[in-house]
Amino acid sequence: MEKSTNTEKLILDAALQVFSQKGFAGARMHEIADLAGINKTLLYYYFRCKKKLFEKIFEIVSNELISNLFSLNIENSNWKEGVNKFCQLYIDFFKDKRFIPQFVINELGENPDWILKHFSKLNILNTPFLKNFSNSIKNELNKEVPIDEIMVNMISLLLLPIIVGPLIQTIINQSEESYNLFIENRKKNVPKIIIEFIENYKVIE
Amino acid sequence: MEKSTNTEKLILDAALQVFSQKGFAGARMHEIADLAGINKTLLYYYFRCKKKLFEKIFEIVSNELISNLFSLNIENSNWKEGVNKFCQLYIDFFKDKRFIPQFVINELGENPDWILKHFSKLNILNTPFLKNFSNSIKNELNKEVPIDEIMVNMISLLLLPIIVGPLIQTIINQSEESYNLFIENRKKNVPKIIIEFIENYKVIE
DNA sequence: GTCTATATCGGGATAGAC
DNA sequence: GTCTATCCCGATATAGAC
Repeated sequence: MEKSTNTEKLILDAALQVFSQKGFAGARMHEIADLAGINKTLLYYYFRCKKKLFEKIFEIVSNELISNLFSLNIENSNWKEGVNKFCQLYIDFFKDKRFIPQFVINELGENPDWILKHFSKLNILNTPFLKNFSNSIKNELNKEVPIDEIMVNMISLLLLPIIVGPLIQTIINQSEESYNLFIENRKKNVPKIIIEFIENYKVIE
Repeated sequence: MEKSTNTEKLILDAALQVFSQKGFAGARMHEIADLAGINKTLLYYYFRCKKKLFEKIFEIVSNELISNLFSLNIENSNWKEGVNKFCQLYIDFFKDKRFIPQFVINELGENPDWILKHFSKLNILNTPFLKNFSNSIKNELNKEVPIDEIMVNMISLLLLPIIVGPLIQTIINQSEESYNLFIENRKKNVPKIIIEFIENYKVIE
């Protein structure tokens, strides 16, 4: 039992890494087994087939996302504080895990139905953060803002530079340090843009 | 000869579509052949192997990108006009081709070295648009703005919502029309954010 | 639960006729 | 240039011993 749980964990850690870097089609079961330091057959013993292992990984990752980010409680702080916190957490969560959004994008091409169904179930629009955030803006600024558009803008600004990190590093910067600094600075720079957007937003009558 | 050129074109069109949707590993040579309506052997006759075909596709796509977007001449218009034009062109170019950035992101995970070398060669920072854009801002506003950061912001806001289009459609909207409208509106909404960012940017002394 | 050995199959690639 | 037939390898998956 102890051993079993441990092996399972080893497999999951390795699988997350390999699937993320290579995508579903590019991942090799023997590579996962090697990285986990276990025999290839055990993958099938624990997870039956490649697809099932993959689905398990994705489930774990998306749960982590919801519980880490969209459960952010800003009830006692104002919406500006919320934007700042969300951006900080978002960057810290993804900066070393660009493979996760890559993985979503990869599979959005290959398995759209499955992945879309999964996201529907996550019910992101009804998470604590979104509800509180929206209410807080309404109360303080006395206007309706397009919360969908704001979230799309915020996540675009946060995520794309991380997803294409190596590209930015190659095109703009030379060193890894300056790229890391660039991303670190976005914890302040992105909220500035978003807050300005919200404050200046004119409601169309 | 006529026929050869035509077959080659058929293959390239099909290959672009399949590689883009499935990534390199997920793409199947027989699928490309079927989509092109030709015999599978011809793929090898024309392009020798899967990798070579893939590289050819990527070369075509990136050249198209450079000549369509980054060659945009704004010498005779001001920088605001430039932002508007760039955003419009960018969205029109990618809105039906989300597979292209997907493809870059996919392969950034699998073949980073190759793709990074390719982007270096494109030399995006020295394209007409970037040079004119930067000069135009300097002349009109009399300040140095972080052109790299501006481009990253602009492209993030333009591209991510297209890349994850189906996801946005599922989470926010119900119909395809409202999603299309959402993207169409970004031709005006993204420039607003970027222009505001540039105008309000304070140079740190 | 973990291993060795092996079945099975899909897909990239080639030979060779036309 | 285009086709049919086929090779061959690599990767998923299973059988069965321990």
